[in-house]
Amino acid sequence: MHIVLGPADPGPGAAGPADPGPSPWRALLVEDGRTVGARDAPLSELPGLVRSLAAESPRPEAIRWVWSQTARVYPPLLAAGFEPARCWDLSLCQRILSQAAGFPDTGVEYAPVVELDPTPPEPAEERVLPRVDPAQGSLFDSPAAGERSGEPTADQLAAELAAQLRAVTGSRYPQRLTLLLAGESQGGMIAVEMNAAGLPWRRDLHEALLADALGPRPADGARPARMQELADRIAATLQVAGVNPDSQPSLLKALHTAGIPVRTTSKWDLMAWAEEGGERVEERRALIAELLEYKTLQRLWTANGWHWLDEWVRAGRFHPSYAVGGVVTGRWAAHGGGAMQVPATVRGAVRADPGWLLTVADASQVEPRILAAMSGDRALAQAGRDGDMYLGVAELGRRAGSAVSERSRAKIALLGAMYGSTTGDSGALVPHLRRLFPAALEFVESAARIGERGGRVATWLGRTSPAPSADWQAQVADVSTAEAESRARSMTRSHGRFTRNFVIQGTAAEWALCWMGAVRRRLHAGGADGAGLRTRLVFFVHDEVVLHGPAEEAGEVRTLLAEAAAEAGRLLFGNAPVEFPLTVSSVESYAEAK
DNA sequence: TGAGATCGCCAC
DNA sequence: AAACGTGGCGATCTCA
Repeated sequence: MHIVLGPADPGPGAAGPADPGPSPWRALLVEDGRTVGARDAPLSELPGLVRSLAAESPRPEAIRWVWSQTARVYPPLLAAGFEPARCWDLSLCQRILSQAAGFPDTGVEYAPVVELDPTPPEPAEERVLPRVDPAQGSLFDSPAAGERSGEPTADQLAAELAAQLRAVTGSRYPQRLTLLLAGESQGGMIAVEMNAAGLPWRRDLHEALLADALGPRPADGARPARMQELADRIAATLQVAGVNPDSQPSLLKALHTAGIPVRTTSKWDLMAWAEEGGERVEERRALIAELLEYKTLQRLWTANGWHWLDEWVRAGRFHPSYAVGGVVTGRWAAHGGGAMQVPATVRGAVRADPGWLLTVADASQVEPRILAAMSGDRALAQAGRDGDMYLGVAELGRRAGSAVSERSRAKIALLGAMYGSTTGDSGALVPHLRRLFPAALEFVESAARIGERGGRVATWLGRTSPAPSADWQAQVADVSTAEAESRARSMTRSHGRFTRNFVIQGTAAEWALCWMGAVRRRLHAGGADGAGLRTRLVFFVHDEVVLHGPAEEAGEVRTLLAEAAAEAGRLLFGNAPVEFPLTVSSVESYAEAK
């Protein structure tokens, strides 16, 4: 059973002058593609309508709720305490199907009935609006939602759903595509739930950490004391007055004036110069240490300083806004506050509430495991059987007399194979890896060859890479000069590295989606009485999740995380001999995890 | 003054 | 000269 939620009538923008009355919404009950019922309610009473529909159903968990965009429709329902098992996000599914429809290999035939935008609301918009309060109305009442003209009606959305389901049925791998679209939709709900819950963040601890590193909070426009001291010392050492270490050109010029021949001002270049040897190594090291310390503090101050706290932490929670499938490969993006790059230095401010714990789970070496499963490389899968896959590869390499004989080498060799490196230590090890795992290497190299030709690839569940742009086509074809030819070659290879990585990174994202979905289901069904746990997912970064809940639930949570990881592996790859072990810990501070 | 490019750092 | 995938983001610089 599908229940489609949408406005009963076209939006005010389409109909003319805005109707001052409450806009009616409609729930369409759809069974086997046929509409079998409809219920209307004012927008403000939508949560009540949804709940009564669920209560009337003999199997509420079997209802798939259908809406245009989870990020806009779900928040008020969630705020009213409604957390459905399943949904279908028409805009997220449309994005995947539209991409696939241009790629004949997928067998997807699809044309949208209504164009839907999967872009989540701006985080700024969310901040301006008060958080959704179930008693006070919802995001629907916000100016942003109201201003959108021509909001598709429930009937149009039902027609769109039918078109999407037809596209899936006729596709080459309907089961996989269904899993992808259902998973993406469920990801949409999880993203909203994590945004609403937020990551527990202690302002006092963060401020203490800032004061410790930077000194007291400076007036606006002024550098923190510790940074100013360092800047003065650097200017004195270089004997270049007024050098601004925040300005790359200024710093580079000052370094050159002082006789330091670095090519860039990057950390790596500076460190290399300091360790070059020759005369006065100690002086070099001292200068570089000051520069690096300045850079570290500058980063902390600008990326996660007081301003960041003011902007992003409300009532003890950091509320990043996630864009499900916002990255071409299907990974999630996040907007606002740099959520996907919470640096190690500030993780100490992430603390569980009193009596609660953070359970942090990190999937180990997901991408090489995905590679093993997709390529069917039994040797590589075997290497991942006992926990640490890099160790397993190194052990296998040692027994075979290969150069890939220790963990660090196994790691850079595998990463190099998946990223397409050709130079350096990593590139040099790839041929050795090919001897150990020919099937896996053939798999990634075949994806690379397709990309180099300008072709497209697909993930395991059927997310497709975009066709290269017209500009790419033109530049790759331009061999009029030696320079153009070299640029063409570079672009060709670059696109090959992209498609090579796309299949793995994208399938890893699918695994993570299935993992989180399974975690969510198990949280809802957990507890001694099966009535569900209070623990919730609060944070996600590619292959790591953070949950927050009562300490007494932590043991069960750790178990269900591991079960969910195994379930995700089975969902994608059936009984293929590939495992997805986790590193899991329940801690009070995020800094203690791992 | 403001959009866009560039640099550099952070995360996976 | 370590550079090989996906990103976000802030400061600075460039140019209209």
